Amino acid sequence: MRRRTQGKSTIYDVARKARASPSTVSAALNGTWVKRRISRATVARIQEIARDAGYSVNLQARGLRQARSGLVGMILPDHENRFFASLSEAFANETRRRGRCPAIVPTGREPEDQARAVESLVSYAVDSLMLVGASAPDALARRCRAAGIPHVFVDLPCADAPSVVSDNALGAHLLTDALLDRIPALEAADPRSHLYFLGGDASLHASARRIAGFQCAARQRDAFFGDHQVLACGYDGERAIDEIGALHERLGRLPSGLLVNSIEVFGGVVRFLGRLEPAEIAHCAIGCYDFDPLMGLLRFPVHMVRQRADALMAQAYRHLDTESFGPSLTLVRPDLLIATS
Amino acid sequence: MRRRTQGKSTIYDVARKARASPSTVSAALNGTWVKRRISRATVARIQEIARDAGYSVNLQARGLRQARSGLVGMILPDHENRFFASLSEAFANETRRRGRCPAIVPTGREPEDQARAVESLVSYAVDSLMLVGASAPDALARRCRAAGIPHVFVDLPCADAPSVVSDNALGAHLLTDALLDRIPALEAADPRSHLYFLGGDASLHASARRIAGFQCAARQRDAFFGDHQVLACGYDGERAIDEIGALHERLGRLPSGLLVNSIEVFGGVVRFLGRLEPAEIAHCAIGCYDFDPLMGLLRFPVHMVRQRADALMAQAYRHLDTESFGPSLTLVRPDLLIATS
DNA sequence: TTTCCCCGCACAATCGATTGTGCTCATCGT
DNA sequence: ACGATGAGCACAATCGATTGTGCGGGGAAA
Repeated sequence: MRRRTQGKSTIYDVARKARASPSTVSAALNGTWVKRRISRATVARIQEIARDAGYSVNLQARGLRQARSGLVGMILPDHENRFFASLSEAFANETRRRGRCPAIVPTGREPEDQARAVESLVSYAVDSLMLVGASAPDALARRCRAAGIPHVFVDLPCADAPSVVSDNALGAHLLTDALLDRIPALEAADPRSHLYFLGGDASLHASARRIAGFQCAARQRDAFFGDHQVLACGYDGERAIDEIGALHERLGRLPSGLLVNSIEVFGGVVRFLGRLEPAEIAHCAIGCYDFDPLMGLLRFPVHMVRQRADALMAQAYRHLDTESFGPSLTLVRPDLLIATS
Repeated sequence: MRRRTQGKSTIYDVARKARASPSTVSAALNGTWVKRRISRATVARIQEIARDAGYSVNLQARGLRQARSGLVGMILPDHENRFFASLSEAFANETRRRGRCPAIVPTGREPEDQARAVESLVSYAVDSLMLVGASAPDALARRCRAAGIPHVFVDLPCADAPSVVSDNALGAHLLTDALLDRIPALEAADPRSHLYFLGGDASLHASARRIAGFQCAARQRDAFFGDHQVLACGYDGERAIDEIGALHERLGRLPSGLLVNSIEVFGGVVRFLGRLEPAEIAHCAIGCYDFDPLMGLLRFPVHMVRQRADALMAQAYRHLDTESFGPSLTLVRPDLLIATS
């Protein structure tokens, strides 16, 4: 029991050694000494003694008194996803740059687990909270509001809290445009000449926006001929192989263009394409709504859309900085990466 | 100032409403009520009132009293690295499975930043601490020991603390063996027939172990002919292009085998190989000491070594569980993934 | 009926910091 | 010489929980 207390010196220990009061020590060590009119000499003496004693402030005590912790929290589903990993990274950098300590809690996809994580962070009195990829945001927002904790949703929006989200419609629009640029002839009567959207779940926010952007861009270029062009078959790579295999079967060849909705699906697509002749693949303009450096190194060119984690975080922090805590939706334009070859 | 306190109800509020004492409320809500002989009826009443009042425990207060926070901390350099991301993931899962809250702090590569992060976590009284990829471990270990915080180093070992590390020598050995299996004829006099190790920094622990494993395996198969086979040119992809370009120039073709030390370097290799004919590449057995799903989908087969983040975390937690806090080094065998095609 | 025990709970100290307030001198002005 | 001023610091309350201890009363044993 005393193992943890052993060796941990407190301001009282330092105060005794310095023949000063705890409040003076506190002020000397946390920087309020100028406001509290502690003499420079006393401060220096105390700081030296504290250093020798190996003193370090107990942040839980400070946090208890100040009703805040100095931590900035972030929950996110996982780190396997490259985009989430970038968000994590950007968050940590930005938070550290502001001299605060980032605390990241990966929660998995379950809303209950996410709720538990938020509960924990709230109970630790994090100063503010970023909620990434929260699929059931409303309850989380309520909890934060009840606790008076500034919070921002990222990647998936919340209807009644500030939210910063990739402009999925725009990204899909840009990518669709770029793919259409590479498709020579489009004929309404020939489904082989069409551009297809593969993967994703139309009932989810991000996919829905991307499909909307896809359809909008295709319509503007007279390239949307019907819903058969949208194959929202989920996010599983194996499932995608079946789906594109069936499409290939129906058409007798690859279509003129393929917009793949996520990297998992893209993995399946690549595996399927591995069975085909390079010449056939060359006739299909391929794009992926996701980024991976290795994707640019395949045997065929792939346009990519990269979400801007740093910009998302910058916008998210802007909400916290300006203390605009009302509902709002900020869209961040993703980058389109054109395959060079 | 009162914004944070607003609405936050405490055990005192609940106690008043329940006409009970704060200590009774505390016991009723934290589970110690059976030990403290609080009647089931009182507990039920208090729990209901607490729920209605939207009470949630202040973990800083609890932590202050108990001299521990319930948090398990982890510092790691970044999340861009896929392996670190997996460690993060495995850590979060394992920690959550144990009913505790993971707090992950990405620190960057600077030892000072890592020290600061450890300082923060220590000041928050994390129950235990995982230190991933700490390049200057000794000072961190001292700090943890002084604070009496159980800690384990992961991925990079510390001489005087429990450490869990991938068996880099073994991984390189296995990969070297697998590559040699794919190389038909080896002639000491013909450097074109040799197997080369590309990338990494021989002065770093991980690279050094891998190079050792490479050399050992090659020697056992009479395939090590000299230090010219080890090209530890760092981790930069561009640099790797130059290096392999020079090698290609020297040999007049690709060597018979290439063991690439990291995925960044591998990216450079792939870009260089893109300039060559597929037939030439086919004659070179290629392996990479890193894992990426897309790497298995390139135009040529690539053996991969995948470090087992879950196993590393399991071992790390085993140290914490068994309270074996003395210096030790646990090696975890990585997986060798043989390219099928 | 008396004694003893234990059930069910309340009291108050405590964790380590922050912070509003007040005390004690020394200096200065008049 | 005396009150006013302010610099420099100490005192004590406070944050919200946990926890060792003690007290009143009801039932059982004698």
